[in-house]
Formats: sequence, structure tokens, C-alpha cells
Amino acid sequence: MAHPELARAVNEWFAAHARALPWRDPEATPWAILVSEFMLQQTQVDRVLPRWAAWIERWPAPSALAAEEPGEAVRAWDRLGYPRRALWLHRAAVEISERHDDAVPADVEQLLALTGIGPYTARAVAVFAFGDRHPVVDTNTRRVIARAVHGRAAAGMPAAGDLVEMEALLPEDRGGAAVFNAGMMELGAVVCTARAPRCGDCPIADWCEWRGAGYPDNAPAQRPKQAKFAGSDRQVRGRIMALLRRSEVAVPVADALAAAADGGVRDPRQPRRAYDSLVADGLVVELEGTARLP
DNA sequence: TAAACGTGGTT
DNA sequence: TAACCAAGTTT
Repeated sequence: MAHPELARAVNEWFAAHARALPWRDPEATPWAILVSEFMLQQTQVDRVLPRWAAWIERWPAPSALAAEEPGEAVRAWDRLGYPRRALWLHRAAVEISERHDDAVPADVEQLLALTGIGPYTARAVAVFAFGDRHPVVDTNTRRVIARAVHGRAAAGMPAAGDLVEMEALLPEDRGGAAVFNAGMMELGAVVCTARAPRCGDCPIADWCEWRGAGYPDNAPAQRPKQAKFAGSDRQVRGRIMALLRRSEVAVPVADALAAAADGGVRDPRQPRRAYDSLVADGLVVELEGTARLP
């Protein structure tokens, strides 16, 4: 391990300062942890908390969710965004109940085989739900490593090497490794933030290369800028989904297209394009001139 | 491999 | 206020 002092400092800080998030409760089941990881993909903790609690209350096991229509998952997803995740989580629940006897698998390869689970989520579940020793790398971890280890203001594009780097920093023991994974994420989320890092509260400030170098403005070539949301197909899709979530019955397709245009569009073909893409994604089902959740 | 994918909080 | 950013995955 490259920096034993660094790992010890992160773990001590985490033990003292970690937020008491419900999915970190020792009583949290692997399924509850898996659900939290799905919801937290690209979505902030504060917005997830109430949806997660309601979800676990209603569907305490994968089989409970699998027994419902996928549309119920989309409805319960509410406005968390990226509603395909709700569909994928439902599909994963079906797969777990059918292939794994309703028990979330602990093996990374088996987790990766589930719908909607990629390199981050598979390892997060294996580590946080089962205590196994793997590197867990998310956007927070990548930023902390970029700054503290490489002296860069920001992380570059995600790369396979990120896992190797984190592995090299991981404590040998499973427990210490799990805490370190969580601690690095927490550090990036609440202290080593993207915009205004709170270095005065940072447990590894003394080892931070970026701080040591005087905070150079040396961020690597950045990811392409996020497209403007206003006027986007994403926004138009969102309008259709909002209508269908609140409708207990199927709505005329014409109404869905009208809702898509409500508020203005940049391109007159947008409502149709957005609607068709939702059907293609399986988020909308059309039957006899009406549209509804799947 | 790059583009597509929601929604809301923060600066 | 507009731009940035967020516990990523899929095709």
C-alpha cells in the first residue's frame, strides 16, 4: 500500500464524521443497499432519502418488486431522474428472484450480470453489503485521488486504471478496506468537493499533493460539457413521464404529445421523437391510441 | 467510443 | 443567472 498514513487518517475521520445514512445502518439488507446504489447513480443523497425509505417499506425483497408491474417502479421512482433506472432496477429484481433465489448475489461477476449494474455498483454492493475487499471507485473517489495523489485540480475521464490505483491504496484487511472505500467517497462528497473544497476540515490535507503545490489550475481536459437541459429532448421526455406517472389510467397519445409540447419546444418534431424514444426504451406502452406506463 | 439519459441543488 | 455538478450505465 502506497500511503498507510493516508488510509488510517481517512478511516479515523470516517469513523468520527460519517453521515448516518440509513443504508449504512448495520441492519440494512443487501437488497436495501443495492436499491440505494441504483438511486444514487448521478443523484444526490438528499433527494434519494425519502424515495429509498418508501421503496424499501413497500418492497422489502426483490421478489416483492418483481411481482409488480414495471410501471409501478417507474411511478415510485417519482422525480429522481433517469427513469430507465427504475425499469432496470425492476428487471434486476426479477433476475435476482429467478436466478438467485431472491438473494442479492455477493459475487462481483454475478452482480455485473444484472441489469443496470456496472463496475461501480457491482463493487459497491459487494463491499458495502457483504464486506468483501474490492476497490470501489466513483466520481468522489476519483477526485480525491486526482488531488491528493496526483496534485491535479480535477480527475480526468474515467479509466480502467482508476480501479488499479484505488486497489493500491486499499488497506489489506477487509474491514479496513471497506471503510476506506466509503471514507474516500464521503470525503469527496462533503469535504473535497468539486467547487469549493473545505481543506480546513480535510483529514489528509497534510498529504495532499494539490494543496502542497498551491492549488494549481491544472485540471485535465474535461469531459464534454453537459448539454443544456432547457429545450432538450430530455426535458420533453420528462414532461411525458410526469403526465403518465400521475395518471392511473392510460391517456390518449395525443394528450401525451400535447404534454410534451407544453412549455414550448425548440423543434416541432421533438414531441414525437421524445415519445417514440420512450416507447423504444420501454418506459411507455402504446395500445389502441393510448399511452401508459409498462 | 461517444452520445444519450432527468431533475434539482449550488455557486 | 447561467453554468456547473451529481454514489453511472447502456447502446
